[in-house]
Amino acid sequence: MIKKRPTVADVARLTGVSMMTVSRVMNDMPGVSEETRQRIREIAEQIGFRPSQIARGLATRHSATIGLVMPDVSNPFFAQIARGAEDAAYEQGYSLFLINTAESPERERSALDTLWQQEIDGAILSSPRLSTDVLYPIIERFPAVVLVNRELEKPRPGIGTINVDDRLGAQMAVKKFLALGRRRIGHLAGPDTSVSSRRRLEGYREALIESGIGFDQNLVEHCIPLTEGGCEGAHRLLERCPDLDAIFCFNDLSAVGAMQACLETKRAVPEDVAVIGADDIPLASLVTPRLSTLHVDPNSIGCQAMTMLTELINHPKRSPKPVVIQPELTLRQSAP
Amino acid sequence: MIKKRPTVADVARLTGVSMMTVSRVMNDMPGVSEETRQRIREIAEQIGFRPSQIARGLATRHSATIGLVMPDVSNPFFAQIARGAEDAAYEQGYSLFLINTAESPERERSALDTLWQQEIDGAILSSPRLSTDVLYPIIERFPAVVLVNRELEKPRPGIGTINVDDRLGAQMAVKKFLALGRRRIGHLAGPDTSVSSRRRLEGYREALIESGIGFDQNLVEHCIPLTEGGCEGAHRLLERCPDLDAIFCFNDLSAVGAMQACLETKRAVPEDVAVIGADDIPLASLVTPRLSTLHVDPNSIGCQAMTMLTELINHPKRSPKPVVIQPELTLRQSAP
DNA sequence: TTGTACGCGTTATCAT
DNA sequence: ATGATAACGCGTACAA
Repeated sequence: MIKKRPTVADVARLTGVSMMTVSRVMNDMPGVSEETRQRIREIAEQIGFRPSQIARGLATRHSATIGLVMPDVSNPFFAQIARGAEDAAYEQGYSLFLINTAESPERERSALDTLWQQEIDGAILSSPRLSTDVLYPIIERFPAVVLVNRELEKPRPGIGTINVDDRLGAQMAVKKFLALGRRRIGHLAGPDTSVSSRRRLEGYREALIESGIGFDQNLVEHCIPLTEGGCEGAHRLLERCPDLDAIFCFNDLSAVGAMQACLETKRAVPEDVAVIGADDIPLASLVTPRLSTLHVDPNSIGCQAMTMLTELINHPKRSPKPVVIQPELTLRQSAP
Repeated sequence: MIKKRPTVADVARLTGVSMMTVSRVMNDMPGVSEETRQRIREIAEQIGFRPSQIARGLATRHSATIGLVMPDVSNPFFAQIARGAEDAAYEQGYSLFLINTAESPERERSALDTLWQQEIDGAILSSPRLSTDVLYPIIERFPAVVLVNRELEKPRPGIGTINVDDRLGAQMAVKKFLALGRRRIGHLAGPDTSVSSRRRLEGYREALIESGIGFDQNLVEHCIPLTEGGCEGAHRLLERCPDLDAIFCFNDLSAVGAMQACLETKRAVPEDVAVIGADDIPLASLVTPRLSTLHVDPNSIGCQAMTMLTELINHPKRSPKPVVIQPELTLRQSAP
C-alpha cells in the first residue's frame, strides 16, 4: 500500500550499475561517462529518487541544516530577520530549523539541546537571553554560531557576532530630544534580560549625563516590548512623572503603546510628549502620528548573519570580525 | 582539538553495559533495572550524551521534523501562523523546517523537494500556489500533510485542510457596505494565483449580484498584497472609477495601502470611501483611521494545523474532516 | 571508468 | 533484565 522510498540501490539495480556510480552522479562528481550519467539521471527522475538527507548526513557528518533561534517570529522585527536568513540559507542550499523561545530561558536551553540532537551545521541565535555561563559552553560545541544582538567579550573561533549599535542609537535619540528643547526625557526600557535593552539604557544614561541634565532612575520604566506592554509601562511612567516631555522607547511596538498612553492621558504627541522608538518596523510609518525611530534593516541583518555563518561553516577556524550596524535616526511626526 | 560527539557506544563502554541497554534508557523503554537505569543516566549526563537524531532517523524511519511552507514569514499574518505552529510542534516534540516560497512556484516546488529529501514526518502548506496537477502528486508521497487556505476536492487519507471561509467573509463585507448605503463598491483583489483571493472575489461577486446591483469587472483590480501594492492598486482603481464609495481589500496590508491612496487623492475615509480589509493583523487597530476588517486568529490556525498534522502522523489512514474557520467582521473607523 | 567493503550512530529482532 | 547482530541509506577509501 505505502510506496517505499526509492534508494540508490533501486536506481543502481534498474540501471545495471553499482550504487557507487549512482552516488557519483547524484553528487555531480567526476568519473562517470556522460552516457551512463544520462541514463542514471533518467531512471532516477523516473522513479522519483532523491537521496535521503538523513542517510547522507549520517555518512558525511553534516546535515545541510541550520538552526535559527529567536524570541518570537510573530514580532515583525524578528520575522524580517527570519525572512532574510531563510532567503540566504536557501541560496546556499541549507534548510532552516526555526525555534521560538518565547523569552523563556528554559525554552532557549531546550532549543539549543534540540538543535544539538539534530546535528545542525550551524546556528544563528538572535537576542539570546541565557546567561554567559550557560550559553557559552553550549554554543562552543556547535560547529559554527552567529550571535545577533549579543556581544562576545573576546573573539572566539567559530563564533561570529552582529550587533546593532544600540548605545549610539539611544544617544542619538536623546540628543534629538535635547535639540527639540526637551528636558524631562523618560525611557521605556525592555526586559532587563535583553542585551539590547541594557545597551539602550546605557546610551540613554550616558547622553543625559553628558548633557549635564543627569540620570534619574525615576524616569526609567521597564515594559514587555509589545504594544500593550508599552502602553501599560508608559502609563506607569507618566503617572510617576507627569511632567515628562519626551519618551525614548525600547522598540517601535512599545513606542506605539506609549503614544496610545499619551492619547489616553490627554497628552498630544509630539507637542506635549515627543516619542522615539527603535527598529523602524513597517508599522512605524503607518501609525498616527507617524513614529520617529532608529532605523535598522532586519532583513539585511538576517541575510548577513546567514552569510557570515556559512563562511564560518566553510572555514571553522576563523574568528570573524564582529559586525556592528549603525542605526539611523529616521524622523517622522512623533519627534520631528 | 575538536571533541568528538559522544555516542551510545561511549556511554555503554563507560557504564559497562551494552548499547542496547543504553538505548532503552534513552527512550524510556521498559526492561532495564532501576539501578542500571540510574547509572546510565548519570554517565550520559556527565559526558553530555544526546542521541543523534540523524542516526535515530535512519534507524526508525522518522525524523521528528515537520515542514512549514508559506509565501512569506515577514507577512504578519503568516508570521503568526508560524508562531502558533511552532509552539504546538514544540509541545509535541517536533522540530520545524521553515521555508518561504516568496510567491514563486519554482521555489515552492523546490521547497517540497527539499522537505522530501529531509524525510520530514509531515508538512503544513500554507497558501500553496502550485496548481493541483503538480501539487497533489507531490504531497501524496508525504506521510501527512495539512493544507491551510487550500481546498481538497475530495477528502484523501493523510491530507487535512484548514480554510478560512473567505467567500462568506467577502459577502459580509459587501453587505456591510450596502447597509452603510454604499453602491459603488470596488474590490482590491490579491494575486490571482491565490486561492484565498479567488474565493474572496467570488464572495464579493455573489453578494453584489444577489443585492441586485450586479457585478462590474471594472470595479476589480488586482494588487501585490502589501501596503505599497495596495496603494498602487487603489490608485489605479480610483482613477478608473472616481465615484467609488467603498473598497473591499484582499488583506489588511493592502487595505492600509488603499487608505493611503484615498488620502493622497483627497478622499476621506470612511466619509467618501469606506474600506474593509481582511485578517485583522495587529496593524489594523493601530492605523488611522482604524481599519474595519474580517477577523481571524492566525495563531490559532497555525496551532490547529499542527495539532491536526500530528494526529494525522499518528493515524495515517484517517481522512480528517475539513476545518472551516468563520471570519468575524470587526468594525472600526474605516467602515463603522 | 567502475565496483567492493566498510563505517556513520541508532534501533529492531531475536536470543540468552 | 540484558546482549549480539543485523539493518537503515548513503559516502569514503581503496581496489580493479
